[in-house]
Amino acid sequence: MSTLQPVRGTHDLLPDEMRAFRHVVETGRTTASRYGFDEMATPIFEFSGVFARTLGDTSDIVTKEMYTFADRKGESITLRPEGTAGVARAFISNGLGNDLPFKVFYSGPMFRYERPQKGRQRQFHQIGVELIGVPDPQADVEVIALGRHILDSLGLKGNVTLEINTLGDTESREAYRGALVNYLSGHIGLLSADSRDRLERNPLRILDSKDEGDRAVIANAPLLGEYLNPASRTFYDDLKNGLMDLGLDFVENPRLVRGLDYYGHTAFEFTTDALGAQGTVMAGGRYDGLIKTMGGGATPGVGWAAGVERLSMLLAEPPATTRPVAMIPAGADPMIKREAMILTERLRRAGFAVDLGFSGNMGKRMKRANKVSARVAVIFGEDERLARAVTLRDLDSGEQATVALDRMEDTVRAMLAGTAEVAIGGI
RNA sequence: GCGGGUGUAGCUCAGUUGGUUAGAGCGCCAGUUUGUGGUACUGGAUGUCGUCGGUUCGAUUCCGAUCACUCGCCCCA
Repeated sequence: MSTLQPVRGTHDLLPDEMRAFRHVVETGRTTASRYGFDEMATPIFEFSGVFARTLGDTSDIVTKEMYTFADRKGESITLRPEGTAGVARAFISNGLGNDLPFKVFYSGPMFRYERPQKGRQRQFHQIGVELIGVPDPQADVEVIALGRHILDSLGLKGNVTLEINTLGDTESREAYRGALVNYLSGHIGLLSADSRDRLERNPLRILDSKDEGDRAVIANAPLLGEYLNPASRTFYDDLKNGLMDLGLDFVENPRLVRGLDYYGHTAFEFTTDALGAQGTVMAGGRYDGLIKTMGGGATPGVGWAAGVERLSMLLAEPPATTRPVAMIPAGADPMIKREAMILTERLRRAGFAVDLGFSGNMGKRMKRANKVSARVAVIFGEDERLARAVTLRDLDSGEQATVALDRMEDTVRAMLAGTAEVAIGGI
């Protein structure tokens, strides 16, 4: 183990891992575009206020997890801990409120100063979508359907369950918060230290506690559902009906809450039991108050974010590498080496991925061709050079034939398509 | 931030009840095969035994600290 370590909670994405990672992001991007979401990107750092104000003063993200520093001018800068605040800021900065709905997909690194665990790094990556400007729960349904579609396309191993809940509108939530605090205060002696602390900061979070004593108290706590006003109830019913219309299975989880203050109404998570404690793979909700809080016009929004590392770990099988064509120069004549390079470039210009080993005799080069899982070998030695031809070998079947140089590209193409008659009569 | 576990070759791991040359499998390199790969056989290279310090005649082994990873909590994607 080297002493040259990367910073805690960061790690390198080596090619194998990167391939899985990119597959997740590309699946997200192409699926999102089918739902009318265009890609955008915001800076990976913002003025600290963008996050501090919008995420809520009490969230852990703000209080202890942000990578915040002063730049050379003394401005407080923060590496983004999540994507929604930046998109909302961009929405306001660029005056996009006149062309609604605004539907975007994004991907990129996020940063949180947390204790690393599997599926939880300090620099991690998310894909996410935001649908801004639609107050109707149809928007929530579309966003959730897109999420499920991506997860399905990824063919994840293990079950990924959709859990939903409603946080109600502000009025309902405030009424409930009062009732909940009132109830919990009556049992404060039974609550864990963590939860006693949360009673002040974020009482809804106590519903989510894993502490056994807490759970006993929570079992008899009032439910948010009992405090929903008619508008909030209708919203939630419309959401559930919309999901059912599309055949999207879900489980209602009345204890599902959000860590970030700007959420209201819909909250949802896609979870798996295959990742231990880090089982949430995609999560989101509705944030009708966010943009106004940030200084824009009152504009509703709904969206989700998903952890790319977590999704890559769930991929049933890693995406295949492209099988290249292997160029095999054979023989000592320097002209062979030079012409092989020219032929390699010709094939690449014709659209093929070509592997050209830089050294070794023919046997060694063939081994290499096998190692890079080449499908076709293009053998070019003294005989071929004099005959102005190449020998094309199908590395799966072992059949090979020699064809004139001007037929090289077409024949390779036919072989890769599986339509080649390899007995392509001599030269 | 709190509590537990782990750290030996590129990878997965064995081992040393404190003693001089630290092992296996896989992978890698070479050869059997100077124009033909995958299989097989033969040979080879690679370790500051995570780091720093302490105890000791002697530490990879014991102790402490530290760093990283890991499991749970917190929180969250």
